[in-house]
Amino acid sequence: MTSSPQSQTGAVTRRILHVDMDAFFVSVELLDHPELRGRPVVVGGGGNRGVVAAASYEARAYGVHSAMGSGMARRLCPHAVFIDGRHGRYSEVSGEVMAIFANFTPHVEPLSLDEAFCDVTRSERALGPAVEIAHQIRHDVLAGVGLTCSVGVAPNKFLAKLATEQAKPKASIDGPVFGPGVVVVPDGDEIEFLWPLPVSAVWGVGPKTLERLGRLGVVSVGDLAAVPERALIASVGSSAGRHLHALAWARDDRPVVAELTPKSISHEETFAHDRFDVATIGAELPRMADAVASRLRGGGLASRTISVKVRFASFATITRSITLGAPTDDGPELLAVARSLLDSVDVSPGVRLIGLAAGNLVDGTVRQLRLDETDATAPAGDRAAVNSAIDEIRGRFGSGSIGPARLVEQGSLRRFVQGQQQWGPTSEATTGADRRDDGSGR
DNA sequence: TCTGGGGTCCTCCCACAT
DNA sequence: TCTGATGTGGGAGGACCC
Repeated sequence: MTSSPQSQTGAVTRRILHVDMDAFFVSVELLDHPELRGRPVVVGGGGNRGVVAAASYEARAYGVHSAMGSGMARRLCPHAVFIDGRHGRYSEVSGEVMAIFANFTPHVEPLSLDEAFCDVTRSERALGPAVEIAHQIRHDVLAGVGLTCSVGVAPNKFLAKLATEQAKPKASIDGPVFGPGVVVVPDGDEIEFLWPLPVSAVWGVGPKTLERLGRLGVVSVGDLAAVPERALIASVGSSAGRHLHALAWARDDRPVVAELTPKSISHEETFAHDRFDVATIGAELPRMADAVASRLRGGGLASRTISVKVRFASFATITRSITLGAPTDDGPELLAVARSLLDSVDVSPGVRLIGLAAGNLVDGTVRQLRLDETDATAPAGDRAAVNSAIDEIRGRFGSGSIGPARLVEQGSLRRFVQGQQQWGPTSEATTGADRRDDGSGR
């Protein structure tokens, strides 16, 4: 029998829960539209270039899955109900769910809106074994929010996440087949649990890595464990090689970190139709710069490195970035930098996506004065005051209540409104050259 | 199939300073 | 003064995740 990797080290065996909401976006929609229960429902997939954000188990039975192109999804399941995503609503429900997790442990690390790791190692004494905590979390989420979730319980994050996969419902043509809801990887059984799984189940193994590992004859996690670490490093690089080797032996000592500060903030959009000149492509930048700047200030952050991303019609993608002397959280400054970066790109082949990212983030509440503003008694700049006023107005009246004048002229200001987040392009209607209805022409 | 949006992390290359 | 080794930061792209 294989002994627990943790027990081998003599360290306290951790109890990590991975909680994943079942078909979260769709479940929230069904919560608000119970008349759709039992029908194939797809969130996202609107517009001619959209993709599916989530599919109900009834839709999944037809082969529809997240990240699938909208055209394909409609062909596979033409009678499905397609719903535009409401990011604001999902965030709201996510907050309620995370608050429930926090009743069981302060160590909650959200991975996304619909899943989180919870370290309950120190909660067991007061609340009982981890498996009981897992069942109680499922009960409380259902009772409090009306949604179901699945939970994996294991000594580390990696195994807990894999366990959750086995706990989840599966799709069938007759509707969802409910899983066990909670799956535990018992202490000492990690290897038996892990090695039969396909190597694609390992975190960090995507299509490219899978292909490389395939050349080494690796099919299962057990095969991966049998490959010497040096050979893995030669195949996939030093960091990934070491990482994969450790995971294959069920070793994962990454802690559950409750407070994660963002490393970058970005905004990108795909055009409904390719654009061929800098003017029409750059027309989106004021709105994007304002959105990114607003989020920076909302998080008390400022950025030193500004990047523009351009995806061409061929799907080839380039980025152009520049690191500033002083960090900024100012929309007009972001815009000016983004414009100059975009100007350096030949867009004549046709552009389908434009993105703006702010990286190299620092504390935005402490501002480094520039040499041209050394009067310490003066206000910290007119623009800072304007930004502060903008943020205050948005806080009181909503994110669509104020914005650059040119966006009002374009009619695109309303896209700031929370809850209007789309997956993929809505339509050309969303910009100056576009249609001006609400995009709900379903 | 015709491929979103928002992220993180890694690798490679290059320029520059020591 | 020149050259090579080394470290570091920036820029770009790739892979992956949800």
